[in-house]
Parts: sequence; structure tokens; C-alpha cells
Amino acid sequence: MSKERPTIADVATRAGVSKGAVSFALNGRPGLAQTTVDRILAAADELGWRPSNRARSLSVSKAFALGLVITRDPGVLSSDPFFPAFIGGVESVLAPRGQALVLQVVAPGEGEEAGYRRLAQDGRVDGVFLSDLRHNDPRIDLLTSLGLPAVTLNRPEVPSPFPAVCLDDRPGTIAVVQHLVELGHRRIAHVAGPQDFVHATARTEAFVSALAEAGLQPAAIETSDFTAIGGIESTKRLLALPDRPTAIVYANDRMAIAGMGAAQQAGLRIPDDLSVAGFDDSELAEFVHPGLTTVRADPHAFGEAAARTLNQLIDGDGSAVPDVELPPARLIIRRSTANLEDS
Amino acid sequence: MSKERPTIADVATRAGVSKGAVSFALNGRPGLAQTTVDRILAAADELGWRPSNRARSLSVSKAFALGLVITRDPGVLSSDPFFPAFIGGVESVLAPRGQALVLQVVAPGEGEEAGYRRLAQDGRVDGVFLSDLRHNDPRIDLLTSLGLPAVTLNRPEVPSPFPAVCLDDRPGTIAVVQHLVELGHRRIAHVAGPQDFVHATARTEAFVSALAEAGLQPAAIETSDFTAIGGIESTKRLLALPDRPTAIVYANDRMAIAGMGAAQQAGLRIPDDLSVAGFDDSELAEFVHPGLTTVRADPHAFGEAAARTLNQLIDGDGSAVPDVELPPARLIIRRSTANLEDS
DNA sequence: GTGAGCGATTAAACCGGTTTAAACACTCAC
DNA sequence: GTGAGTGTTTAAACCGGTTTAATCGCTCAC
Repeated sequence: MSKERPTIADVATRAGVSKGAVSFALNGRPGLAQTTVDRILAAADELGWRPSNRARSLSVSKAFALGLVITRDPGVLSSDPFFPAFIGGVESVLAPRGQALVLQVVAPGEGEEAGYRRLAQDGRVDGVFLSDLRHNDPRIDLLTSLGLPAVTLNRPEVPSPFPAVCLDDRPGTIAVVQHLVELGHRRIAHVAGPQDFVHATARTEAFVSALAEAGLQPAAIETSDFTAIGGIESTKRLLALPDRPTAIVYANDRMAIAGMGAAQQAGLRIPDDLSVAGFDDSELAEFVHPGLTTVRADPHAFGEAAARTLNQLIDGDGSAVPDVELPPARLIIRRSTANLEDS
Repeated sequence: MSKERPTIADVATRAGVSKGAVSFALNGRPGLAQTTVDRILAAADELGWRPSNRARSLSVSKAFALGLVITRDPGVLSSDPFFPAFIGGVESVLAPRGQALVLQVVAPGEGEEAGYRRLAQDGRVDGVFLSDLRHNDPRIDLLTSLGLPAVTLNRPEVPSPFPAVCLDDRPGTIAVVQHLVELGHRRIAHVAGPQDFVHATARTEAFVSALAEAGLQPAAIETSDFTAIGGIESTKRLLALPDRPTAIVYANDRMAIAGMGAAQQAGLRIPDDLSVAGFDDSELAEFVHPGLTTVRADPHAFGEAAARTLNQLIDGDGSAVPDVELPPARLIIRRSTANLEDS
């Protein structure tokens, strides 16, 4: 067998037609007799021919790939349960279509813009996912000026030229608060994520409004950074409060688990002395001691929906692509939250 | 300003030379007068021209991209501290060279081979990283037959056609065992990873031989799967042993943290009743309660070295690319290991 | 019998680079 | 003055597809 892979010309010769005819047959374009199409496809099959991505890329000016730029410190990225599952969902859409995923991990503030710019200018991708959406996110204007299609994960507050795929974090957060209120808690604090992230403020607002719904005020709100160390520091400050909260709602599991460790180290028993809830349902949440009450979304479905939407936008005829709303996150109750024994 | 990006023909016209001359100038090939080269580069600069990746890909038959296939359950992949940092290291090498990273996440046993095949046949990448190397790894033959260059992360026991980039896990494991022995432990157990992985057996063997060095036998060896749930089950079995071990060495942090939770749930105090050590130094290791004694490698450097080596192989003239040996992992002592109070 | 009309097919241009072989200009030796 | 040799430059082929415009063969109407 020859080592060289067959080209469209080989198929054409074999089927006794022109290159153009093969191209037409492959792409199912009308204007060819059915018998000819069959003959061409058979020839292609016998030769094991698959059209060259590179040649197609050049002639149709498409990359057949999508891009994901993760702007995050590698240390923080690890133990983030979102991206692996999200990427899995994306791939489940891309693979059957023969598309690829180009990934970039850049440190915050350092080369983020350059990352997108490179992806666009090198023509590496046909569109990108805009994850970790920020308020007044500069990337929206950047991508607009680069002419690179995009899909935002969650919805920016200002009208955006891009379709949004949304997984509402609020119902989950509200459920956590209601759960704690039902358990009798009245002094409930919140450790929030960085408030420049849309999903972080969404969780914070949901926390506040759910409390208000119950006629309560936040015991305190600490703005942290989603990291373990940040969670610990915030926790220490909360525990040092004159009127110590009886429950803490963290904006993610990592801060919650770390915060739980800090509380335990300070001699508090969980959940007897302090109830703790997280957000994400990361793998460890179930298995730390005590198991962490948290909120579980479906990042895999998120990835699927985002990929499908982005492809719609790319393939589209210019008509607007509708936003997608995913089913909200669910409360997962474990041992880290319990009845308030005495207030 | 025109929306169209300039092509090599535009630059040629502007500099008053032929397309070929521009190509020569760009690639620094000899045979052009210096003054001409300068003129061409100036023209390219003024036009803001950057050669099209797609066109180059087609004519030189290269993708200017590397591939990483992660064969892992997304649930297990999350909270794995290795890959984000590894990818960060890879990118730090690729970005300046204008290369991209194509990522695939596939579930174990499901489409792994297809993943590599697709990457190769679509000409998406010029080479791939072979991570989570297994014994008699079928991917080595697969890639050989696909003609796709590769670098193995760690060294297969059989001679391989690919260069290996190695981070020896043994010194770290040995250090853990020595540390425990010095603390007075004599009944030390091990929770291992799946023994088809090279790095898993390396840790197990190091565990056994380090104990032997101290004149000891393993209290028990549980083969687990690197997951939290697996770590818990193994831990329960170990704790139910007639001669319960006083220390457990886990093959990764995730199993260690989950195992620690299980032990605590069973009423054991750590480290008073049981010492626990992990492997990886994941973000949470420092912050769980008590802080986890573990072993820290440098996945970022691993990624850098792997990318550099793979590029050497791809760019190379066919001469052998030497294996790379990275500095071994270091022991990080925290609160989860302590003196044996009474034996 | 001729031309219009139509479906099927193809030749050739094109995408934007790289690379080969040939042409060119110039100097130098004999 | 001719030929060889050297250093520059270019025209054209090539990579492997897609796409446009033209051509071909055929039927049918008049």
C-alpha cells in the first residue's frame, strides 16, 4: 500500500470524472446525476479518501475549529470542576462534525487579549466561547473588532452582539438560603467571588434577595476570589465577627471546603457550630468531612449547548441566533448544614 | 481602511518584487540581497501583513499545532491538578512560536483510539502528547501506524520509538515513606492507583522498596482508581483490618483527602490515630483539616519540557531526540502526619 | 432541420502561501 | 570577445480542495 494519502484527483481519476464533480458529490450539491454521485462516492470509499482539512480550510476560509481561552491562574484552574465537563460537552458536539477545539490557558491580565487576537489573526478558529464573563467585559468589543463570532456563557447586562447561553445560578443560591432559613438560621453570611464576574454577582444578588424574601439581612458579605486561600481568609474574618454567623454560604466549593477546614481548625464543629454550603458540587464535596451541602449544575450540557449555539452562529445566514436558557442548578443537601441548635 | 487582510501578493507589489522573494525574505532564506530583504520586510510591516496559517499549512503540510488527548472521565478529570498546569507549560512554549494546542477529552475506553485517529487523519496536529502512559500502551503502536510523532510523559518499560519526558515519582514516594518511618510508623499501608498506569505502578513500587529499605513490609496495599470514592472504599477496608495501619500513603491527593474524610467519619483523629499522606499537592491539600502531607511536582515545567521535546522531534532532521529527566517531586510536610504516639 | 432550453459535466481560476528551475545581470579569466 | 561562474530575482508549478463559467449532449418545439 502506498504511504501517500489519496487526493481528490485520485478519486476523480478512479471514478472517471473531474475534480469538480467529486467535490460536488462530496458536498451533496445538486446538478450531478445520481448514478455519477454513487460512482464517485464508491470510488472515494475504495480509496479511503477523506478530504484534506487544510485544503478545505484554505479554499473556503474556515478553520473548522472553535476556540476556548481560559483566563485563569493555572493553580486556580486546577480543581475547578467546571471546565473539564464543559469541554467534554463541547467535544461531544464538535467530534461528529469533524471540528476541533483549540485551547488556550492564559494567566489573568497577562496576554488575554493577545490570546484572542492570535486565535483570530491566525485564523485558527471560526468562533470562540466567552467564559467567565465579566461586567462590561472588554472582550466583547475586542471580538467585535476582530470580527470573530462568539457565544457568551451567561448574559452580559448590556446588550451584546453575541448570543448568550445561560445557566442561571440564582435558583440554586436561593434554594441554599431557603434551606438554611428553614433549618432555623438567622445570621447567614456569604463569601462571594470577585464581583467583576457576572456569575459571581449573580450569586451574591440571589443570596441577598433570598434573605430579603425571608425578611432577613445578610450577616455579612465577604468578597473573595474563589480560591482556597481566599476562602480561608474570609472565613476567619467572619468567625471573628462579634455576632458570629451560624451559617456561611460560599460562592464555590473550593472556598467552602477550605473555609470548613479553617473553621474546624478554629475549633468549631460543623455542622453543630456552623453550617456551611458551597456551590458547584465538585468531586470532593461529597467526600470531605462532613459532606458539603452544595449546588449542582450541569456543565456538560452547558458545553453542548454553547457549542451548538456557536455553530449555529457560524453556519448561520446572518439571522439572529436565539439565546439558550439551561435548566438551573439543583440543591444537594449533605451533612455540612444542620438545624440551628441554639441561637 | 480595507477590511481584507493583505496577502503576500500585496506585499510583493508594494516592495516591487515577486511573491517568491517575499517568501524568501520572510523565512530568512539566503539568496536575497540585504537591501531587498529590508525593503520587503518594511513593506510587510507597513501593510501589517502576517502570512496566512492556512496557506502555509497547505503548502508545507504542517498544522502548526500540537494535540493533547485526555482519556479520562470528566468527573475524574475535574479536580486533577496536573493538566491545567501542564497545559499552561505547554502553551508557554507554543504561543511564541505561533502554534496552537488542540485538546480532546474522551471518556476511557470510548473513542480514545478514534480521537487520535481523527487528529492524525484530519491533519490537525503535527504531534501529540501521550499522557497517562499505560503499560504496553496500545497508543504507541497506534501512533506509529498513524505516522504521528509523539512524546510520552514518563517512560514506557519497553523500548519506544518516541522520546520520553520523565518526572520520576519515586523519590517523592520514597521520601514520604522515610518520613513516616522516622515518625515511628511501622504499619504503613498504601492506596495505589490503577496498575495499568506507569506512574501508578511507579509509586507503588517505590512505596514497597522504600519500606523494604527500612526493613519493613507493607501493612497492606489497596489498588484503587485515583477517585475520591475509590479512596474512601480502600480506606474503609484498610481501617477494618485486624492490624489496622497507623499510616496510609495514597497515590494522589484526591484519594487522600477523601480517605481522610472517611477516617474522620469513622471516629479516627488525624494525625493522632492515623497519619495520612497524599501525592500531587493539589490546591486543597494545604487547606483541608488537617493540612495534608504530600508530594509536589512541577507540572508546568513538565508541560514546557514536553512541548519543547515534541517540537524538537517534529522539526528534527530525523536524528534521535534525547529523553528529558525533570527534577523529582518534593516532600511537603503538613499536619496530617505525626509521631506515632503508641504502637 | 434548426435553435432554444436544460441537465450533466468539466476546465480553469482561485484560496495564499512555498519551492523549484530557469533567467538575468554582472564580474572575471583566458 | 567568449564562456564560465556567481549572486539575485522571478515565473511558474504546487499543495488539495472549492467554485464559477463554459461546454457538452440531449430532447423537444416549431
